Amino acid sequence: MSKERPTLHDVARLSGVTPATVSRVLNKKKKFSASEAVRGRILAAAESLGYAPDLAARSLHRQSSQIIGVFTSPQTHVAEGINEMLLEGIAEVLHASEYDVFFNLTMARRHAVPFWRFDGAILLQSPPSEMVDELDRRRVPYVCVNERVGKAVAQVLADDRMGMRKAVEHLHQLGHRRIAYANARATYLTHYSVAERHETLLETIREFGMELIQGHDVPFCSGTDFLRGAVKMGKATAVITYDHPIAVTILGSAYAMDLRIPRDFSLICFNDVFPVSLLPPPLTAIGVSGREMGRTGAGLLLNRLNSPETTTSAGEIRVAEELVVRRSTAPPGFGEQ
Amino acid sequence: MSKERPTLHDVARLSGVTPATVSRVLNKKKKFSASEAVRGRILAAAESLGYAPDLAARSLHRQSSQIIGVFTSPQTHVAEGINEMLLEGIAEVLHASEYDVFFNLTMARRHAVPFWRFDGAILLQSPPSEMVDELDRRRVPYVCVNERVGKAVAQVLADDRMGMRKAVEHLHQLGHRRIAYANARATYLTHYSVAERHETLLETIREFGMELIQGHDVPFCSGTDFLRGAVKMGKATAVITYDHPIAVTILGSAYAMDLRIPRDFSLICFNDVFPVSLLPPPLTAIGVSGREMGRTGAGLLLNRLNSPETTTSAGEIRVAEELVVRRSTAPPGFGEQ
DNA sequence: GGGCTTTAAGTAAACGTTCACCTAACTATA
DNA sequence: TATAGTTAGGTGAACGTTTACTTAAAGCCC
Repeated sequence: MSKERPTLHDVARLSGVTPATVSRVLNKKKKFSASEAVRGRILAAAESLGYAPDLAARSLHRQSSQIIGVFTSPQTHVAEGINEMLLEGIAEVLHASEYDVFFNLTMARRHAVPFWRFDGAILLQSPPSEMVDELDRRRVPYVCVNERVGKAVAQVLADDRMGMRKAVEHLHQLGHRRIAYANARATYLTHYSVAERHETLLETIREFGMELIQGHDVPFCSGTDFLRGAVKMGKATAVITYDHPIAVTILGSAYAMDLRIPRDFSLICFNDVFPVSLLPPPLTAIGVSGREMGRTGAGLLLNRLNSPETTTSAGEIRVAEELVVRRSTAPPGFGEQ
Repeated sequence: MSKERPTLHDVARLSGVTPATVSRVLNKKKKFSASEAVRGRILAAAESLGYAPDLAARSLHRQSSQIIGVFTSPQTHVAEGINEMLLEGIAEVLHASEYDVFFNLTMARRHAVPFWRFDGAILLQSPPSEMVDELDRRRVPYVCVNERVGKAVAQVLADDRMGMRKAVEHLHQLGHRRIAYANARATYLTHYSVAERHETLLETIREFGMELIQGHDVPFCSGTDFLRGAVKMGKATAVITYDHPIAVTILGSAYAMDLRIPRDFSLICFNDVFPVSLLPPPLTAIGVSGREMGRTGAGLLLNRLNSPETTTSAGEIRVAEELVVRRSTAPPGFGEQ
């Protein structure tokens, strides 16, 4: 009973064959046939020794680690937005193809870019730029999911134009004409969704002949200040927020200021994630299937890995955003006595 | 300009020395001295080729992967509770010691336990039991953080007894005498915190001579039902919830039933995480530093890795839970006209 | 200038797995 | 029964890095 990990050699010795044979039997090689007796001995020996292949040795020989790296910003919390669902979709597809998924927690690492040899990578929101450069330099194929950086094999993005259009359309149908927008916080401004949502907002408002209250183009800061300017003074009857944390903040401020939703204003937020469906009132939200985005991205990466000679980019894939109507939106003045 | 990754041999050829010398220079071996000229040539060659070591080869030779696996339940969302903060603390400490952290997304994988050779592991909430068995079988040292399973080198747990005591004490000081408890949902019942919180609740209530409303011992299900039984019929003046999603649900139900917090009842929840501080009203909560729990666990694992001969368990470490008072708790009847 | 230490770098084996290539014994066919 | 084909499994090199051991030259002391 040694303390060392058993190797192929140990299994081979115990079953009276060579390591090569053991390897072939254990890997179920198609081109290889072994007698039932030998196969049985090998399997029994492997089982009794508790043999498991050394993946470092396997990677070295195969020149491929079967690991996909997933990178995101040191500041981005997994919990925020749809990152978690993205991860689930990604893992689901990659695991099915025998890849391991290495979700990289690089935060504290200063200069040393972790240089594990990934067969490929998936970039989520705001990956460190040194990481992107490194992937380019090593020619590791990668796709971006919910992000747009570097020379990705493909990018999978949420269709924010569709989402914003649905939000404005919904408010217009309810009869709203004066709308306020709580833009992203200052720390988010580089993400593609910030510009796309804002641009589409401006377009759609114009198209429907609605009015946009001042303050839509500055980063969100304080819920109280926002509501004072937008609802109390600006007379907005509806508010769209860039994301769900902002919506929660505004909801809290609204109660503190004795504003009721949807009586005093309707509220729509982007991101249909915890806790928007549980809040008082449950919020109408623009959501996207993070799982599908993740699956799509992972699938595109697999395609490239399976045919490395390809050099064309699969380009930009958009995943539809849906409007989920809940109780935070209603016609202006709804429920007033 | 070949497409292949450069190896030590390439760097050696370009700088006119042997691979061994390159390895020693690049790894800054203390015992080894190279002339400035050679050192310079090697560094320049490595830089110009974009050399990076093959970690599979390195792992193979060193018999150590410098990878720590982190495992949790396929069902547990990273976003839930303090898992994310745990990860941050874990990564912070392990990265500082040159370990990579492999957060394992094992969900979809049916039978095949991913058998990467980890130097060690950290188990978060409800890791798959096959994984725990496998770690035991391979004698990979691991610690549990916010969980208690297997034969861990150590366990780092939140001091839930302290937390519950603080919650009840706080309510008692405010003058509450009739308290209701929204227990965990049915899917959580195996976690150590469920029993500890409930037991301590019973103890403390008795100790302070308070009354506990019926329903504290069944899994939480519906916010409306709970409030009807506990507050409307049971006349509880304060509610403690097992976790923050339950608190959010109850908050939503309360508004729907026209109950106001803290006027009609006070509310305390466990887990001081998003969005409890932003809700209307911000919730009084029992929190624990996930970061510290993570750091502690990672530190204990490192100790073991650095002195593998140790066989004693570091046992159970408890991290203090703190009460954060916000506006959801007040004396009974507070603000009534 | 002979013996000693230090410096600077080369040599070769080892880590565990896989696979192209080989061999020896059987089997089937003409 | 000679030939070809198949079956069962062995041989040895290779993947890229590290390191114990060795070597050759230079420096030092008397």
